[in-house]
Amino acid sequence: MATANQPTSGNGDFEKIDASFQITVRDHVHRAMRSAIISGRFQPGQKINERKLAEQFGVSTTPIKEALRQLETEGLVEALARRGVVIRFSSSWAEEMILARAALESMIAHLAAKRIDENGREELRAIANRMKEATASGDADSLITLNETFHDHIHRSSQCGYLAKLIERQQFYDASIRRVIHLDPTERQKALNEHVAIADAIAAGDADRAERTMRDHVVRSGDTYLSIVFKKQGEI
Amino acid sequence: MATANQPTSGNGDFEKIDASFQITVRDHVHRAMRSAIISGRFQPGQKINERKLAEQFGVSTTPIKEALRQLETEGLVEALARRGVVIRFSSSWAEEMILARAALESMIAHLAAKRIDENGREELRAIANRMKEATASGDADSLITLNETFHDHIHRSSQCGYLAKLIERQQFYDASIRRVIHLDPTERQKALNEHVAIADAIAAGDADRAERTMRDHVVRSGDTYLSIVFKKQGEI
DNA sequence: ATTTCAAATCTGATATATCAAGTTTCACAC
DNA sequence: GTGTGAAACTTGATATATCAGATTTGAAAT
Repeated sequence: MATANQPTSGNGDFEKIDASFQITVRDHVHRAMRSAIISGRFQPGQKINERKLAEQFGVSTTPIKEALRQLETEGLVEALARRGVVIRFSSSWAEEMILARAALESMIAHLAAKRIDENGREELRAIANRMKEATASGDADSLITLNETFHDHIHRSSQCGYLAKLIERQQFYDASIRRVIHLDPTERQKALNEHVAIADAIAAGDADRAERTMRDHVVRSGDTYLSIVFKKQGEI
Repeated sequence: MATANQPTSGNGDFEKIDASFQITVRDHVHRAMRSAIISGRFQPGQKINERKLAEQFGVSTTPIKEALRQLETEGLVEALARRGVVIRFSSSWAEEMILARAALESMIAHLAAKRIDENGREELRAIANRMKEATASGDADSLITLNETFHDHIHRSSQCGYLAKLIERQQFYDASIRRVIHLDPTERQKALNEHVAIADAIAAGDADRAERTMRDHVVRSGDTYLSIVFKKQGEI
């Protein structure tokens, strides 16, 4: 093992530097393309030309191909053998991504309610309290951060690494739109009520209620997002 | 558009040849690796060497890299920037894949119950009846096929393309083990009862019951599978 | 024996070249 | 005008080459 992070004279409790800090070209391309697709900058069915894309990014086709494989596995593009890739994203796809997230987040909330320990409960309540304050003061930026913290904490409490990863791939919120939503006091209050209900259920160890409240929250907030981005309501 | 599939003298209702018939090297590698990982032929944490793998498959590293990107997005391996990929699969990962499938299949069953039409209902009942016969006669091969037909039909009835794709990636059944399970009369009967309950709920348009029965079915049959492969019970 | 550190080596990341399947173009026949 | 088909072109699939970060090695210093 590497010794650089555990010098003989140190106490050794440093965390290893996360290799994911180093951004590769393929990851940059992947993120850029994902963001572009999800925010509707490509038409459904539109063909993607590897060489042109490589030229636009100013790189070779190798990292492009890799990024496209990732997008393909995510379900955002479809690869036709020897005919290239086409965009597969529309409002209906987005609706289904929300449903997928609802299904997975509610499953993870269920498990979190069963597995959370006392420290986790305290931390969860603390996060909820900070959310109350930020909601009252209308601090949209804090709310966006706290929202991530909240869900991350639940993911960790569930002890589900795979499910948490899977959920990440159902995420397609755009920061700017998120801020727009959080700037609306009514929306802000709705989200807070839901978050508090979820936190209560998990802290109380009520797995079924945690599941239900989480699902409702994800679907409702997802629909709000959709109605802004696609000017239409999703439905379950 | 291509005219080859729509000759002027024909009626035009031929389906286009699916481009996925043409197997590429990267897909072959992807499937082979996925199968190998899922059936435990790699140790968790084991490092994968691209060049060696390419040599084993007798191909260049390009399709290998692409296949690894797909596995990475599926969550079966982890890529550390500039340090290569390591296997991320263990019994706990398998348990979570079952939970993911349960969450997604139950969501899709919920929607199928709401969206299925009369033709779909009839077809669903017909499949269930064929399952009854195959169960009675102990025809394991037919049951394996019918099982796929059953779930596929529900996927189609839900009209959810994205969710159906996502579910595919949570599948890790091995045909041989599947047969072992279906050869046990008790298991066979349990599965039949569950399938019938699911079909009834969907045909009756009872979305909540469809969701519940589907979830129970996926979790229970998944646990049966796990107990055989990993010699241990999963839990929810 | 242990530490240090630079050279050698390994290996993933990226670039470039080649190959072959798919598409388009257009002259030609009917 | 319509259909045919071969050549030209396009482009994804694969192979190979190059680059650079990470790891290993081993000799020198302590």
